[in-house]
Amino acid sequence: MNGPTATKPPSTSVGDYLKAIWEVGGSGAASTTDVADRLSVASASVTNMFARLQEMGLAKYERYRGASLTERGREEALRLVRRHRLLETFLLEHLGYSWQEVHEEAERLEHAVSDGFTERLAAFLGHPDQDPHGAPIPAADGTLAAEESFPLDEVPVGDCVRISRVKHEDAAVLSFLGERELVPGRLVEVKEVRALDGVVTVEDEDGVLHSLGRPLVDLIFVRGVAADVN
Amino acid sequence: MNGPTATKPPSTSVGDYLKAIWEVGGSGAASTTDVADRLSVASASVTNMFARLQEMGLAKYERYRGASLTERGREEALRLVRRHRLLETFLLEHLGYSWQEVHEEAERLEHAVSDGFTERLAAFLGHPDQDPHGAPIPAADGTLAAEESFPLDEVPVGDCVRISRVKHEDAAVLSFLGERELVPGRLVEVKEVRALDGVVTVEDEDGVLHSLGRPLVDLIFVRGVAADVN
DNA sequence: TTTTACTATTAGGCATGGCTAAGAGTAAAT
DNA sequence: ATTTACTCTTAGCCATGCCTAATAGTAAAA
Ligand SMILES: [Mn+2]
Ligand SMILES: [Mn+2]
Ligand SMILES: [Mn+2]
Ligand SMILES: [Mn+2]
Repeated sequence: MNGPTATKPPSTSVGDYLKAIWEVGGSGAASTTDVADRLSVASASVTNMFARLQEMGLAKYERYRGASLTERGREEALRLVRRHRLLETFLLEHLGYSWQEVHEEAERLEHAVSDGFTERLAAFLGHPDQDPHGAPIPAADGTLAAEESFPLDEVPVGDCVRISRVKHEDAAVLSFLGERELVPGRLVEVKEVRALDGVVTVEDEDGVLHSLGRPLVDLIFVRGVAADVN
Repeated sequence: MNGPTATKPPSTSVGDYLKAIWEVGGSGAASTTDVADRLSVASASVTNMFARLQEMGLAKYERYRGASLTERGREEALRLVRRHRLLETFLLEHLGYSWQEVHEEAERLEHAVSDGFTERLAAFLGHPDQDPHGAPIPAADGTLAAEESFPLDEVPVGDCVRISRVKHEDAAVLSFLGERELVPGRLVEVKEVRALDGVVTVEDEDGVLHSLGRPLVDLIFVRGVAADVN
């Protein structure tokens, strides 16, 4: 089945660097410092890995300019992201994990499961297209649905929106939002966006008001809804 | 929760060596060569690891005499065996893996799952005490039920026995036995045990005869049953 | 244009876990 | 008691990834 280009899966480290470059770099290049911060490693380690990824054909690296993924690098990154998000879905929906516990476990398991496992798990889950945080799950062929959500602080006051995604990974943040049911799928009406300190106040479906500081607001993404639901 | 003796989980390599010593050594010591063969590594690598396991307090090692597990080493080994067997059960019963595919996947996953995952999976599976090959699953507290099965070739001719375990890991062997339904739980009557070449002939529940050469016979373990069922 | 403040790279180490080749130990056969 | 056939260890090497400390590059401010 594998021709002369038989490709062994990247190591845990290499995989996590690819994901970090993908997450941090957006369309352009990822800087040494940003990747170092995200992975909690020394920046010298990142410089070293950037050079190695270049040699492996997974990234393009220019000294002092950062690294960006090649097509192969992007494919590997998305394969891991697919696994990660499917695993989080499984842990939450079938093993009774809480919203804030799933990430750490998925971060390790994503490197240990095979393609076969991944696709059987996807079937077991009914081929979901979103994970528990509202993040889109890349398809098996590497396609990633474009996101049409936008940041909560860009919503005009008075508009009613549906929370579509909460950028996660911090357990304390997830606990806080989870307890208040500010989770994907929830409808909220934006009552105030205060320019001064960035605090956004929303009213949820039960009429409860929530005032959220900038660090929280930045994690919440929403989609417009046709009509006001309150 | 973790006192001053906070113990980090063993690496994949260390864990696999501990399992190998446990499997190969029985009650006594495991030899360099036996472990090397089982793990497909050079014997020099094993000598090196034996010394490291000794330093880590996981094994007792005497040069030229082999290694045996300490209490802590045995605990780590059994923790991995528990995970391995629970994972195989999950893969087979819920993800549609075949009998011969589960081992390889479990061999990797056993090192990536947490204790929390393991216990939630056990609950999800209904706390099974056997894996798909009939091997006993160690309890969460490290207890391992004594096996009361014995080798197929020790059965007196004419006796009816239940297959209780098939020592696995070779996909071709498992395919062969799986196709003939010579799997744990199956009843067979021993029709002939030929001393000359070790071939054993059994009749299964459907009256079909199977003649098995020594390499296969050695993998099959059975338990007595009260009465003849044919 | 020169400082200055970051940011990034280089240099040198360390731990883990593999390998091969060479030599030493063990134990059975002679 | 030797020889012989293995088995096991030692020595030396390599790749992967991480670290710190020192140095160099970049770009904004002065
Ligand atoms: Mn996550
Ligand atoms: Mn990861
Ligand atoms: Mn197995
Ligand atoms: Mn393993």
